[in-house]
Amino acid sequence: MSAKFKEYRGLDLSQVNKDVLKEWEANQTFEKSVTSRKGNPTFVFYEGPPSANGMPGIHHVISRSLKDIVCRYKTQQGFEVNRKAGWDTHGLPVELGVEKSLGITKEDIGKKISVAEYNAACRKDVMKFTGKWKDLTHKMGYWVDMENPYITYDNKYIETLWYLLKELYNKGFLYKGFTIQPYSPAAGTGLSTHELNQPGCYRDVKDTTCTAQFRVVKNEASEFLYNDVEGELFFLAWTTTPWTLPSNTALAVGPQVTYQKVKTFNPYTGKPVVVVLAKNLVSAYFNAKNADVSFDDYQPGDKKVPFEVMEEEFTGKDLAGVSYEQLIPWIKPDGDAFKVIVGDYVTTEDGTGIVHIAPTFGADDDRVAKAAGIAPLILIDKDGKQNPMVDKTGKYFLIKDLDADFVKNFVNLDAYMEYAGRFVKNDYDEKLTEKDHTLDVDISVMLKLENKAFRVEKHTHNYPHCWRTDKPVLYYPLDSWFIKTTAVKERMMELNNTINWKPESTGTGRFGKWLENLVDWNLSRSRYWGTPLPIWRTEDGKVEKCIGSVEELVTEIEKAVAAGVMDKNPFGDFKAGDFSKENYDKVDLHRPYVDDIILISEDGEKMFREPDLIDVWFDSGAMPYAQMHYPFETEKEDGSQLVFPADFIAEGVDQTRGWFFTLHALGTMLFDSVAFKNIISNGLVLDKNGNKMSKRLGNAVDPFETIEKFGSDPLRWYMITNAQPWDNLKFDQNGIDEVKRKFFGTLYNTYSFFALYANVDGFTGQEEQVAIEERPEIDRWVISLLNTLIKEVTESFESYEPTKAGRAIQNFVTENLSNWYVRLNRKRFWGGEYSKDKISAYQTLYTCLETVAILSAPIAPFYMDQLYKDLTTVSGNNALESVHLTMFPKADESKIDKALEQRMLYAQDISSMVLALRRKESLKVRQPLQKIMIPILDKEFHDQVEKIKDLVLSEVNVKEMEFLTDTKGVLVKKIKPNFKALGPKYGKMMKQIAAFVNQMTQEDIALIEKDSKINATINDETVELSIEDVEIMSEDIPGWLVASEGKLTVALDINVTEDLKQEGIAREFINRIQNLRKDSGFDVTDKIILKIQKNEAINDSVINYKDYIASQTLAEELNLVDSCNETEGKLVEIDTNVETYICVSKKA
RNA sequence: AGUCCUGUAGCUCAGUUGGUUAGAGCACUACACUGAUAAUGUAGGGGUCCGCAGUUCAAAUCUGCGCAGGACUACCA
Repeated sequence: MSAKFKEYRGLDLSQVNKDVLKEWEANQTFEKSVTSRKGNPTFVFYEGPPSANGMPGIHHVISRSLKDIVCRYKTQQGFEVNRKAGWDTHGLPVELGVEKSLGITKEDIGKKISVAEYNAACRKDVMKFTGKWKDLTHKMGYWVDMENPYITYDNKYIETLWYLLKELYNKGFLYKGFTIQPYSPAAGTGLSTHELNQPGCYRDVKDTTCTAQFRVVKNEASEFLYNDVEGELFFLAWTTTPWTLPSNTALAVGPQVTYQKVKTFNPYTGKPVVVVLAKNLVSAYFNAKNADVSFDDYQPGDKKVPFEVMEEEFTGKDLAGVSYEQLIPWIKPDGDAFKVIVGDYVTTEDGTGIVHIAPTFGADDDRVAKAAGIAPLILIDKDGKQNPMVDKTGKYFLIKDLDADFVKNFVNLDAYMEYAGRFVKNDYDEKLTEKDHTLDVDISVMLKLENKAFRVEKHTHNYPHCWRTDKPVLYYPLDSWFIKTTAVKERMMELNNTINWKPESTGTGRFGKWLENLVDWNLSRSRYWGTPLPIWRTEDGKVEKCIGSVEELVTEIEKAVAAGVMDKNPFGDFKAGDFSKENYDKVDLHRPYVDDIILISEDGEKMFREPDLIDVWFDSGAMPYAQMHYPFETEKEDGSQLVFPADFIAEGVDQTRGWFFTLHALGTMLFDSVAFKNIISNGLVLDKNGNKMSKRLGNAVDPFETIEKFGSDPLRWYMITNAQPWDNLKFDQNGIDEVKRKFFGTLYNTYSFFALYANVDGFTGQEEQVAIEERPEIDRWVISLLNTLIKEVTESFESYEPTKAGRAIQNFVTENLSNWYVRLNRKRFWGGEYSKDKISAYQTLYTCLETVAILSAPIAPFYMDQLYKDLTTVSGNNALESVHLTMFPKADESKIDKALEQRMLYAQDISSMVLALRRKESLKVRQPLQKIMIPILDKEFHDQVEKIKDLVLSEVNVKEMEFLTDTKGVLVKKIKPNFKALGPKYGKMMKQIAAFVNQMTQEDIALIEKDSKINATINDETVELSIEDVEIMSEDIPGWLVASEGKLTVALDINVTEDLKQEGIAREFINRIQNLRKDSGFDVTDKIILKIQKNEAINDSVINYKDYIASQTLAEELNLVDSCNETEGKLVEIDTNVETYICVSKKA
């Protein structure tokens, strides 16, 4: 144990960061922080797995800081907090990264490169940035077990996923369905809604849109429409995707919408037509200015097209059932089609009020078509499978890829050939650029020529794009496996209400609304690198089997081998019940190995694996179970069990529909429980101008550089205290710098001050504690505040509000501890005897510093650990190896003295006012003054101020304080209505009462003070105002220099007597001498010999205050001399035009 | 398009149950202090509390309608 407190020559937080890291590593502090809590209650934390194939950014620092703060805090509260790191390893980002680096596309997988090789590449690639992640985690001081992480591609991890899938399957939550889904031809996979909801997916794009004319078939059903119509009658329908028009099989109308016929000409062909559209939208298609244009004068090509709205009106219901001719007769649908149907979602907000229906390319379309018995436009491919008109690469089917019989019976080859093989979006064809005509344009032009297009124009609309390939998404019919989350929707909402969300609005609003509009979770992904769906099916799909463990799979394979379906069992070496790594290394549950496994049904039919992978969000949402290899290695004899649910998780708000959702869904469906009880969802990190950070814009902040430059502590402190974590953070390096100077600099200075003098006096912290009641007022004050602080910080951390905790600590350190306590007590520390009072001061300051270190440790783990150790290794109190092993202090209510805190506020205010008065009169603080006077409002106030009298006097350098009780009326008073008291009583009369009070004279005030009431006449009514209804304060004391603020008024005697003048001069001397000492490089404790050259203006002062000067400057001798040797002496200015020489020499 | 969040000094943020002089830090200006000194103190300037309307004796605060920014949701053609 060293006897001296360590003194530093500067504060380098970046270096502290490095030093403390080394110690943690050497001492295994993190491990100890967990093991030392063994046997205590646990606090369960789940780490959301990042994907290690991307670089960590500054935004990762904020969510990881939040996690770390809570976990460290809970550890300090005595909980055992295990923290297992994890890696998200599957999924599209990895695959696309590999495709890019190998220079291949999805089409090439299985051809140019085997699936096995491809997946091996993914496995390798996904972990490429783990080094960087570990490094950042380490440097930023995020304590999490990186040595034993869970990895989602691990066989054991996958085995748990299979187990869970089987559980869901057995509960009937897993089903196969066909729906229209977002599909990315470029990525070759369907996209889940969460993927589609990645930021930036919806973008404004300008597309060619087309309002097409659908010719009404004249028959019995449509006869009523043909009333008064000569020639051709059309329905108008608008689409933003003209490429879906060949797949049209119906038109939808709103059942309540009113429609009208309009007689006009087709603007492109000039042919006379009658068109049907919603009444509300007539004006959108026909300019009222053209209403008078003559039909007779119209020539094809004229810009102004005449029109006439026919009076007859129809509702959507009337139109339902009317047939129309196929718009683009390339391919015949197999079944009923080309009829008007009703759709409840049809509105007249845009388009024509008649909606083109292509059931193969729209979810709503599919739904209403099915309901009306309308067939979709289906193609049969050469494998005999049903398809929409567009293949999976995003182009119209080539004839060669279709079934020959189908082509013969359903396809109009002459018309279709020209368009077969065309990509529906230019983005899908690498050979096409933006300049090339899109299919939309070509089809629109074709329709124009055929008198089938009524209007063609560019239109900007919002369209979803694939989050990885940036290319537009297609809505496409896909076979998929779903989890029936809708079945537990109500329960999920109920359970969600029990979760403590920070901020609350994310839980009730964003997450709650999402749950209200829940759809089934689409689990399928048609890719390669991911968790395979463990379902095997017979070819006809009638028998299926869901596999829930490796053991079960091995057993099933044995059956297949026995039946001769498989040659041998590829997983034959696997030993059931052996959970060693070696055993699990014998199998690989990924593709292509599982694809090669053929099982056999009870009836002896072959069963093949459903080729899909599962959504990666299932991987991460299942981490509570899979990280422990549930249930295989939990709930065993050794007592290990599932750690569930979490007490706490934290991630970015962008995870709301991702991880937060999948955790919650699985927790609800599998265990009928929440998966987490408390959650902080943090906002985004933006650049200092509020823009999103991106590599492209070059405004991304590198976390490594930032930590290297500033150290992690100020970075963490800044991120946490600058704004609430759920608000977006406008990241500004100047903010870190400010935190460093303001908070860490001040704290460091305070410690340095303490260490300097403690070492001089030999204070070690081992001294017997001075009883709190024996300590001076100011010590008890700061200790009171300290305990208030402990309370506040604890409450803030407990309610997951680290921002409040950090701000409270910072305020205490900079305002109360440094700026008031230390500043006012400097004299107690330097000079003078090593008395009880001095020890009390040291002990008080020591306690504050140590407590601040412990309170702040969760947020600033590095510097606080150093500070803590610098203090405790000397004192031996509470001397644990690290601050992170300590217990959080408990507030001692008995030490909290609110009255004391209040009167210290008075002291601060009075001092500040006196200093302001001095400034006004240009009276230096070094010049002592005789008296201040304070009018007394009540006894309590008097008692309070009396107690801090000395403090104030020394702070402002004044000799005495006089209390004025106003009996003689020397005070000028001010009176104000007390609105809070008057409001409820008088309501509407407030304005008049306020006016009455404001015009009260000094006599009136005296009266109300005497009688405690006064009568006011308001609107001929007499109102009795009591003393409680007003606030009275003194404002002025005639003849004195007065300052007044709120309730306080202070008067200052500015008369400088000869005596005061002399004392002032003495203090000037002390100041000059101290400066000389310092300039000469003397030690604080060095004794000196002083000579001062005589000067009329100062002689008396030096003689009268000789002892005072000597004691303050540690002068053994002090003499006035006739002349100081000029080389030895220094010329100093004592007062305006008063100069003399001083000689300072060290005593031998 | 809908939902949610945010909007207070040049910048970053506080602002309790509505109560009458709207605060702090940074930055700026001036002054002071000088044994915590790459600190510190005091004072000053700087505000349409996004706008409008309403409720109320009283609105930064509550309500409604807008505006701006952000996030999220969404294939309405």
